Amino acid sequence: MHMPIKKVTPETEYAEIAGWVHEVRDLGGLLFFLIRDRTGILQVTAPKKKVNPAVLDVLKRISRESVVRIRGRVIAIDKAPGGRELVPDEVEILNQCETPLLLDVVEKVPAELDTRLDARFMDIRKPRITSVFLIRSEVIKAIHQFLFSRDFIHITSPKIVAAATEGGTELFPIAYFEKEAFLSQSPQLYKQMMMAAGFEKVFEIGPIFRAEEHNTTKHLNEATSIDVEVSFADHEDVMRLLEDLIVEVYTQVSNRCSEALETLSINELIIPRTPFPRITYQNAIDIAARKTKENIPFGDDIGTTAEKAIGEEMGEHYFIIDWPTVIKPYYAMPHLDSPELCRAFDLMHPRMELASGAQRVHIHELLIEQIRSKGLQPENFEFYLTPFRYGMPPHAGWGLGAERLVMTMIDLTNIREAILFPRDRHRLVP
RNA sequence: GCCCAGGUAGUGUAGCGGCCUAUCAUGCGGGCCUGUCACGCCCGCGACACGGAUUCGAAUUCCGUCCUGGGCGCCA
Repeated sequence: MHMPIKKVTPETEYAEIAGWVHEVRDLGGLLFFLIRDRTGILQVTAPKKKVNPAVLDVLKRISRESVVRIRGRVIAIDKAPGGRELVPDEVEILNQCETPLLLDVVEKVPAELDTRLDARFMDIRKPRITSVFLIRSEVIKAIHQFLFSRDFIHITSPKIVAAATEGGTELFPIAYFEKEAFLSQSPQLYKQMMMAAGFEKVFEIGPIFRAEEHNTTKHLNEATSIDVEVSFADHEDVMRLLEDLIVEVYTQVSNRCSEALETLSINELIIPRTPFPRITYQNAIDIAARKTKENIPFGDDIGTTAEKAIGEEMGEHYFIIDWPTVIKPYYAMPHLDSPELCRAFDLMHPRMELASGAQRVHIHELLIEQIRSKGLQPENFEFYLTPFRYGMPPHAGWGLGAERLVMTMIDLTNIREAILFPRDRHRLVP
């Protein structure tokens, strides 16, 4: 069996490796190949006069990015990358790669994002891009471990739904036999129903679909949402959970992804410190007014320019709390003493919003009232509202954008870099 | 959806009315080269998004279409 390239050391005597031909250098009497697998790169050196002529014939036919299996002696040599190289005894071309390549995997010549996404499988072969997705995988793993260690139950909610969750965003309609259906914009209603089911602590990591025609570097039409809901908890409880989770994710990535971080030229991943600062919505719009000289009327959402100005002032992760009830969804619990404000919060990175959450309304009558006040019909949410009449505990939760978490952590400029196959206003393939 | 900037070999670019039979790099094909590591050297291959207009002449100006990047809006 072949061994991972990373495991081939100067002490290894004999190795079989399998991978892609990263580079070929023909010096006349000496032939160098760099063979790449997901763990690293190994140099294969063939002195033309010394290797078996049959092996040499095969070697001469190999094009870059072909898939090969090579067996040979490992030689410790300082002149080679990693202090070791392989002298081939047996070479097999498992699949010859066509030329020219769709883009330059070695990155001597850059490729535009659009070109890269068209040939995403090949783009991902670049060690830098592989590193992004190794880190993303570690982020997801760390979240699972963190939440399971705190006794959360993992759930899976339907992605084909009959109605909008909360209004606001546009939905993708789909044909569901003889009925109209939509792709789910959020697991919100389902995770809340699991509170009525008695699960107490649930989480889901899954796709959400938004049919907004936005065209920015931080929006996707299909994104990955990390959703959490907790019974007998309020907004403060789940904010603490969220900041602890962020710190845990950064810590695990820092501990377990040092090579990937190095590949991305991130020398030290700075782990945020808890507690994250909390500022009220009023504070936020005051900061924005001072820095941008433009007033946000109370009750308006915070636009991109204001968001950036506030982020610049804060300079680290922070929460915006005490939002006006009018701009948050109907399921956000109003403050008892000042119902124009609610127990909703947004988790912000200086660059953008990462998560939003709230203590939820668990009182049936209040929920009906709030749904009506948003201009929605309670009749359309019957399946969701019924549990509130039969023992719904108080609860709170949040939704965190996985792509935004990854992109802000490793400083990607475009959210499309943080997902394998982005879906945006114009891209549906691959 | 609005605004701005773009679309030139496989990839990334230069050229912005005649010096264009279109630059350079990388790549690809061929040749030389026994320690490369962005190997080097020689020869060759390969492109003006599409449609219309202006002009003696258009890659270059204008109009339309399609596509891309960025900013904003919407949204998370």
